[in-house]
Amino acid sequence: MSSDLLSRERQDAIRIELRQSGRVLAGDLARHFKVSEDTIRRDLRDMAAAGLCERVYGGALALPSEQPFSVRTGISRGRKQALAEAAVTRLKDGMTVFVDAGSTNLAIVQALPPGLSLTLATNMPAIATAALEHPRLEVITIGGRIDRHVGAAIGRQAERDLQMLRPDLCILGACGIDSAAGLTGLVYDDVAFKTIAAAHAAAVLVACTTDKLGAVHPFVIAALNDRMTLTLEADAPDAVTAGLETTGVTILQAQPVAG
Amino acid sequence: MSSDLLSRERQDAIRIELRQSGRVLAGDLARHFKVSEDTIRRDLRDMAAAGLCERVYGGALALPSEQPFSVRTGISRGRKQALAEAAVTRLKDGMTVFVDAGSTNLAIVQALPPGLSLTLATNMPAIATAALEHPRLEVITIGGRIDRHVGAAIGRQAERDLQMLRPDLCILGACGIDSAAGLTGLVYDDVAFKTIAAAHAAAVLVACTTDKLGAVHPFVIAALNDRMTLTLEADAPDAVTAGLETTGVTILQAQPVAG
DNA sequence: ATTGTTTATGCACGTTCATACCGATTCATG
DNA sequence: CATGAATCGGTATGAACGTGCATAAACAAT
Repeated sequence: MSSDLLSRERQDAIRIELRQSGRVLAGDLARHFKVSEDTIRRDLRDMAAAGLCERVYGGALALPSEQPFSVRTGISRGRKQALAEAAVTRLKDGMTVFVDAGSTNLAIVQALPPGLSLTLATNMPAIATAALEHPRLEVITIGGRIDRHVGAAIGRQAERDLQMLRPDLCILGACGIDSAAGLTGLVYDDVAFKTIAAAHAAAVLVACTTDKLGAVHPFVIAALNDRMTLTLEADAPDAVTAGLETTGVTILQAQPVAG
Repeated sequence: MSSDLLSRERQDAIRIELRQSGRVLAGDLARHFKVSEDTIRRDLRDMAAAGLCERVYGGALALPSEQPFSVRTGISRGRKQALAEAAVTRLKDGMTVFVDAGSTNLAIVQALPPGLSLTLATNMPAIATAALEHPRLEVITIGGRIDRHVGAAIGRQAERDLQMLRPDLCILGACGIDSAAGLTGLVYDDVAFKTIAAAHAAAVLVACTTDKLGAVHPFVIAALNDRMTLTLEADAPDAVTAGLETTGVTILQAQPVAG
């Protein structure tokens, strides 16, 4: 890298590095960009103030929401559990299902009734591991380089593997949902992968916590349509669900959860 | 000498370990992260103050609300841990390593020092999941149909993916070891996969609990040779290790484990 | 072209932080 | 209650930090 980068360019580069490895060290960056550590510290301070990273002693970390360890089970487990139980009603014996990455989808797999027989394909190792604890699932993994933010394989190899599947149902993971913008995502490669997954499946199911309702992210995965089922929490506002229903999607609302 | 993890990252790693096994010991953590016990105690004190764990004499416990996950591999963990720590000495920064299925190999991945940077490929989802909890591993999965006995992908698709790898080291999983018969396995498809994996790698490492020494299974994976390192437990009989050494393999013996 | 203003950067200074070590104290256990 | 391990508090040290200031470049207005 040449030393004459604009400060904005340098900060963008730091953001990319943060996305990729989840952490940066002030000393490393100073050496890499051939500027003083003071400058890097100022960059990191500004970025933290703008909410783009978390400043820590020695460098900075990616925000928890974008961090490598995207399996944040336990945070809102009760809610996800209720959502999962509702989503499970859509699954029938003998189906072939593709399960996309996401902690909600992990909860869904963990909530599968022991009697159900499915062929389950996934690109997320944590989901595959959970599926193997179920007695009657045939498990297929989609391989490739694992993206640490997503916790799943989403590269070219993964897309190629995905071409071989024509699942009866695709269970899509965390993204923004908006009646106008449709399903949207934050990470370009991840969105590209999800798009293919959704297009190949006969039907699509999205289990979605309330905080994602109305969110619009930079990249479009798919428009809402009548091949799609949304599973929402019990506390989803009626106004929003009504708006969503105009697009033709089926809405499946979870039971309220105590606590 | 401190590990090059930021203190915040270390605390995050401790939280993950807490979620998984429900408890952590100060001494273990100090050894694992290569910092003094004082530092670990400070971490635990801070985390307890922040309400992230419960501090107890000797270590810390997960909060009751976050406790329940599947119970760990319990009994033989001490032995496998020792074996893993010995095997880890063979890994150097920047290597590309293929890790075969097996609970011993899972332990090896969990024992990787946080400072080590590797590219790690595996066909076992549980190993991929464990690898993602390490901050500096580039993880690649080999996809395909998962064999429930093995817990990993071993079919045609997996073999095809494997062709694309020429790792510096292949860490082979559970099998029989005999100085005359070499490495042997029980499941035909699994053996076929292991054979390819071993043949593609510049070197092979097998971490092997004492009960597998002298065992001969129906299918041959590979003969013992000078490209191969065996990691044995401290209690491996001298007679057996001497016999193995005549084949040219390098023997690496683990430290005895207390208890 | 000149002047003043903003911005980015580096340097010097004192401060804070993370850590290891040491001694005193507390704890679990026989 | 005796003993060794775990813990706490204090201290020392070096690295990382923030601030203030000076310099230099970019920019705007004259």
